[in-house]
Amino acid sequence: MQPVDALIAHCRAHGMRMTVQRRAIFQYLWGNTKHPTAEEVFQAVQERYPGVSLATVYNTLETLTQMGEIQRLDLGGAAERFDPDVRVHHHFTCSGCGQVLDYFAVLPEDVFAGPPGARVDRVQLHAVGLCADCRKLPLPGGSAKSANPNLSS
Amino acid sequence: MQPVDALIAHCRAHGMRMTVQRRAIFQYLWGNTKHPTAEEVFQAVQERYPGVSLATVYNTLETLTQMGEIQRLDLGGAAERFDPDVRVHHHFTCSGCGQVLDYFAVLPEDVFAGPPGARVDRVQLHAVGLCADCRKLPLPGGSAKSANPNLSS
DNA sequence: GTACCTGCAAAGCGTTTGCTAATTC
DNA sequence: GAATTAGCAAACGCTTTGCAGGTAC
Repeated sequence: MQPVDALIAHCRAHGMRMTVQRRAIFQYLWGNTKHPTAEEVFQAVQERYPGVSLATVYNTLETLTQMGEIQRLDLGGAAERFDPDVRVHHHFTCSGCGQVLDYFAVLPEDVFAGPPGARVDRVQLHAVGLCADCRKLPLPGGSAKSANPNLSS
Repeated sequence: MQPVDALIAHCRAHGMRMTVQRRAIFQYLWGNTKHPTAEEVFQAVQERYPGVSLATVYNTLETLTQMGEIQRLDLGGAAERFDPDVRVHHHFTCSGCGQVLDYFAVLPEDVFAGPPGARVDRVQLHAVGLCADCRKLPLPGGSAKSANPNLSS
């Protein structure tokens, strides 16, 4: 996502109207590395503009996604998350604290080949585990082998 | 997922009751490579057992997931999908026809390292594009450069 | 002034849950 | 016979939509 001022200019140039709500959403997202959900964006913006509605947040996030300024992440869990970093990178969800971290790794060619005969347009890699902080804590799972506590056998 | 008979024996050995509904769900899932949603499982089972309820399907799928017999896939889109193949493999969603295909590729070590200091338990790789069949069709997107129409400028 | 946008509320969808009755062991 | 499980229906969370009024240009 480009800096707020540049983004505003870009929006205007494309005929979009710049409302205070949109400006606030842009400012919240700019440089944000927390991969917020729509709900989190809503709450943050609401602190400054109590009148803002969730529908407006969704509308703006959708518009930004279509403009290619942010990307939508489907990392499991109920809600979608939004990332102002549109570079190709991967995501890690900590099963302890729930935070989502970025990370970078180069994928081999055959990943981009996909199934025989197919054409791959987009690849999303999602890892789940425990972040550095949560590993230090003596919490359940902190030293367990796996984050999947569900194996009954 | 193990063969139906073995799975039934395994369930019984763990004190689970084998109802006709569960048996039908097991049979539908065994060898199924279509990555069905809960709704699709429900409809398939309903053809033979009209009395079955969606809640039962969800319950059984949840139980199988906890047993490690199937895996839950979150591939975007509204509904979760379920895969009786629990080996580590990747998934490809065709943006033309919507089908989900399996594919295999070896990932480099650093993918499993995750962010600095973290411990990775699970990695899911999801590709989106056009499958071999859809590439042959003269449909919109069939010859386009990318399925990501979101880059405006 | 005009068209787009906001805010509100309700509907939509997939999923989960609570309770009673049926079924498995 | 005892206890788990199915069925039904309603509730839930996230997202989308319809409409009337407001606001940027």
